[in-house]
Amino acid sequence: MQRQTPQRRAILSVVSAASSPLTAEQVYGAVTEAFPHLALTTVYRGLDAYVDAGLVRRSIYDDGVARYEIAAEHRHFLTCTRCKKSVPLSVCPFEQLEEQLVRETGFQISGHKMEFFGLCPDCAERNEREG
Amino acid sequence: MQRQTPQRRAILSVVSAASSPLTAEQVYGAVTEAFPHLALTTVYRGLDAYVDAGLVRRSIYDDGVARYEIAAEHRHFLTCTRCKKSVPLSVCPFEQLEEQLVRETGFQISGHKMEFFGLCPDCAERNEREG
DNA sequence: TTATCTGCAAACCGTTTGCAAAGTT
DNA sequence: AACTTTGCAAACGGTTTGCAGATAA
Repeated sequence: MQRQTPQRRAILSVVSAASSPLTAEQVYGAVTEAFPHLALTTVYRGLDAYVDAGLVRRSIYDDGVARYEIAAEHRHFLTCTRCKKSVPLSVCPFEQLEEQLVRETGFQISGHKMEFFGLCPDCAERNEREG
Repeated sequence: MQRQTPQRRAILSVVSAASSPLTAEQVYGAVTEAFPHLALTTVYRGLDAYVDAGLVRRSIYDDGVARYEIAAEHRHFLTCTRCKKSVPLSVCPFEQLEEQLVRETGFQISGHKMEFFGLCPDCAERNEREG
């Protein structure tokens, strides 16, 4: 069973408080404000523990770096290819599609991941100005 | 401008012939049958060149490893979490959703990526047998 | 002939692992 | 007391880079 430690509590609270998925490095940056001696390794292990427990979801972005978010909130994001900011979407229109895929393919589907890429309004404007 | 070499031609033909996205390692394995002295580095650089040229699409899977596929074929996949095999889906139901997101968020959307995860029928059966 | 491509080796960087000490139950 | 977590340092593995020589245009 997983053990409660101040570090892990801090890790989880940082991830819960975030408004978008965080990298391990970002979690580390936030948690070290309260725990200056914390090791990055500990962040990885704490996050892994929460992922195993089903509390946190981990997904790999196109830059090859993992992002962590609270698993309870099932969300999709719109990511700006220029400034990397992402906007959470309010809906998940795929439960219905999943059911259809189960019927058609026989897979036991356990999850999905979807991301849209493009320029956010700010960067689109900047692109026009700067070429 | 990009230069034509026998190695690059072979890299592209391996990627085009594949029925699902390949890792750089897999491309390397296939191309070295014709070019035994080929370096893995060359495969990476050739693939990058084709990605820059827009001929090949690169995406990072949840195992952190990049997969390469011909960009022209816009496809989505259903990936087994146990044996890693993936089944291409015949449709892309998201063009409509993209239009809606453009209206709602003002993003200039340039693409998307979607993957479903689960157990394929074979692995689901194996899981039941082996526990 | 000039810029690009290749191969080798080494660097890179996010992530993982081994181990002894510290902390949790 | 038994077992998990922590911190450090070192390993790992896919990918990238520097450089000298080979090759395409």
